[in-house]
Amino acid sequence: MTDLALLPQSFYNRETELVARELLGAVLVRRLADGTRLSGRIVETEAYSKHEDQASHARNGVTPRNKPMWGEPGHAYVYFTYGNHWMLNVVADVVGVPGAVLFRGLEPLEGIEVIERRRAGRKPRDWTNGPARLTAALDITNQQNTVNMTATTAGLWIEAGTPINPADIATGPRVGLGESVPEPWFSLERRYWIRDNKYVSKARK
DNA sequence: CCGAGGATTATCT
DNA sequence: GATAATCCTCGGA
Repeated sequence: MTDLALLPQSFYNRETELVARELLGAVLVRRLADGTRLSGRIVETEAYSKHEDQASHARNGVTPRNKPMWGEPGHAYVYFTYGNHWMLNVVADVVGVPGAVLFRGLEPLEGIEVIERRRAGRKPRDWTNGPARLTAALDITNQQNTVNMTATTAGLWIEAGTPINPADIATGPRVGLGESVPEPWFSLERRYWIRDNKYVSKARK
């Protein structure tokens, strides 16, 4: 692919919910140190938007971990949770306003053999249908935190894909939020996915 | 297929 | 010291 397909910073420099919705159908690309290209079509995202969002890491202001959320749109925000898992976000909205889009599901496109090896013993549909599963599949860790995803230099970027018909986009409440997240934040429909795609993660009940 | 429970540690209070 | 934007295994239907 050429750099013409690379999503520019102007794509991310907008309302987080809009960025999350429009990322569906785009292609997340990871270039490994040996040059191997891994990629997947983005089929599920979540938006964590502005300081008042009580489900967002940004809710209590800046900390060492969440600082990237206030930074440059189009850069990565990667964090560690549950003692095992790396979660990949891309920063959205303007500098100074915290926003991030969590990647929750990918449909593998390139580098299938490598992805299969990295997810050994699992069924194909379990390779990348979850936020920590897709980072494990694409070898994304804190090494990628804060990297510029609007350039190919760091080995992690997003390319434009085929737009999704609005009728094929579904929304619902965000997954995995703690019981302490108050309404309306707990139930806001800021999870977006491509209807009927098998690489969408399991939702909360 | 589905639900329950454990794993495991950086981060924040 | 408690929690977490989760995953995996195991048991049962």
